[in-house]
Amino acid sequence: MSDSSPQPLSLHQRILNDIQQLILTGTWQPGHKIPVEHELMKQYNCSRMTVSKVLTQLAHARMIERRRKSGSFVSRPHSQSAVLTIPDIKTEVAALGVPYSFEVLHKARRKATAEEREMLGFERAVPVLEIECRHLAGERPFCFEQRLINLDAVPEAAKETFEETAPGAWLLQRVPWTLAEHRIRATGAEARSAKLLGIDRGAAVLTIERTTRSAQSTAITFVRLIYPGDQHELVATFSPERVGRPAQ
Amino acid sequence: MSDSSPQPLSLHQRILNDIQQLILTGTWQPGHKIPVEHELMKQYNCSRMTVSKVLTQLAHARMIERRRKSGSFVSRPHSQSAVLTIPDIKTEVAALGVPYSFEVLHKARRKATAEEREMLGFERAVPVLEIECRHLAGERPFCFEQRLINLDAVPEAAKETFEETAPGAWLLQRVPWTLAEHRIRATGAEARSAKLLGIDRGAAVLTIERTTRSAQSTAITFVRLIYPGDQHELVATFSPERVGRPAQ
DNA sequence: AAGTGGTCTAGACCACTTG
DNA sequence: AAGTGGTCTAGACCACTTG
Repeated sequence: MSDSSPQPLSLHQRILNDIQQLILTGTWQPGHKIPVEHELMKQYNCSRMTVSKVLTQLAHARMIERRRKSGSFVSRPHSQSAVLTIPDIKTEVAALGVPYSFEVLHKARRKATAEEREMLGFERAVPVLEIECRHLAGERPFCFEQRLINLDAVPEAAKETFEETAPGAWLLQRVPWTLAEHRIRATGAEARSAKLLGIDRGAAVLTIERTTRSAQSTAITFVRLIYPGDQHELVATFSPERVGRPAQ
Repeated sequence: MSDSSPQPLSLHQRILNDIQQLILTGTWQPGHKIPVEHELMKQYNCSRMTVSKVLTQLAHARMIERRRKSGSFVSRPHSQSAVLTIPDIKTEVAALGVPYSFEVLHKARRKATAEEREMLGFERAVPVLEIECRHLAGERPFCFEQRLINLDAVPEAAKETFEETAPGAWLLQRVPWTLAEHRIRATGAEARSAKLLGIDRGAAVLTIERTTRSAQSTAITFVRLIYPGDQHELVATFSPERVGRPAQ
């Protein structure tokens, strides 16, 4: 529970910590009425803005529910949810303490198929760049990447060799601040994936598919990342304690 | 981009939306200097508290970085990350529009093994309740659940039959506000899972393991959820647009 | 009618950091 | 020394909701 940072906590941080502690330890059960703002003002000898800031943050984090005229109440915890961060591949490999490398296996320019048009929401058969890559952790195949890039959205990609920078990282530099939808599932490796990952055909692989869109909701890229199932693990931590902590 | 809610946006919401829009569309690229607070005050004819609130929120969401004396700047986007919500099983099945049911296959009280003690951080061989359940979507096996409950932390579990409520939901009612760590991977189904899920041995299954701890960091429960790989999909959306929206 | 939260103002003092 | 952000105050007006 102690904080390694030397600086004293601000007043609203202290109030936030106090209330969170009471909720997380179960001292204040779901449904418990939080003292009204005026009581908290007296208790902490502070202004209303300060307690309001705290309660607003807790409400955003869904730990409390606020109702006019009635007051604020500890929420019923929403079901077992997780906040999962999927890091980029280079970061994942680096975390293993193994040298990272990648190779481009295939690169071709073509028109989007009908299926792709539907999946990515293209109005017409836009030109796309199809790329296949293999990412390696040391000598070992780490991930097989199949990617489609919308060349209408990112025409520079057509001339890029992707020798220096893998397509994912390259795109992130050029088209920042996209929205993404992920789909994660387990499948049996088909022939090509199995061969490239050095595993048996039909062996379990973890498949992550991501469609990335710009703020205007144009599909920028679709990528399928295929990981050998027994070597890869997504880890997610759900901790309500993070609420309102400054992002660093 | 339009909002279906009829009420007009508050001033700070409008400012937040404006700045986010500029960042998400790439009009303000990473590194771009945000107008200083006094400029924004003039621009929106508002007080410093109001603009400060907006910039603080954006900084918490890591869309901007604030530096004293220098100003605030659009962040370099962090790598392709996702916010993933894993719903509870009943909710998942309900979303399919199929009747949900579950059955308890096995229930036994015993002492934690050395391996379990290490995994869950028990100091000694605490008494645990071992439970196996099968969750069904209609007639079809949906998920096989293997669970361990720490009876030192939740002694009432020993007497519970889990006929009405599945163990996960039952625990959530009794021990709210836990912290959880998830591990997600693809594996080949071993004999028992395969049989219970009605799939071939070795077929790909999606395995989610979760260790749940109380605020005092005592392990409450460990659960392994095994889903037929081809029938289950985790979906995660990462959208910076959600920043600061009231939680509803 | 009254309690409670939602939002905003105008100002203050300070800390940090660059030059 | 000066610019910028970090935090806080005291007060205001209003909206919503319960009784």
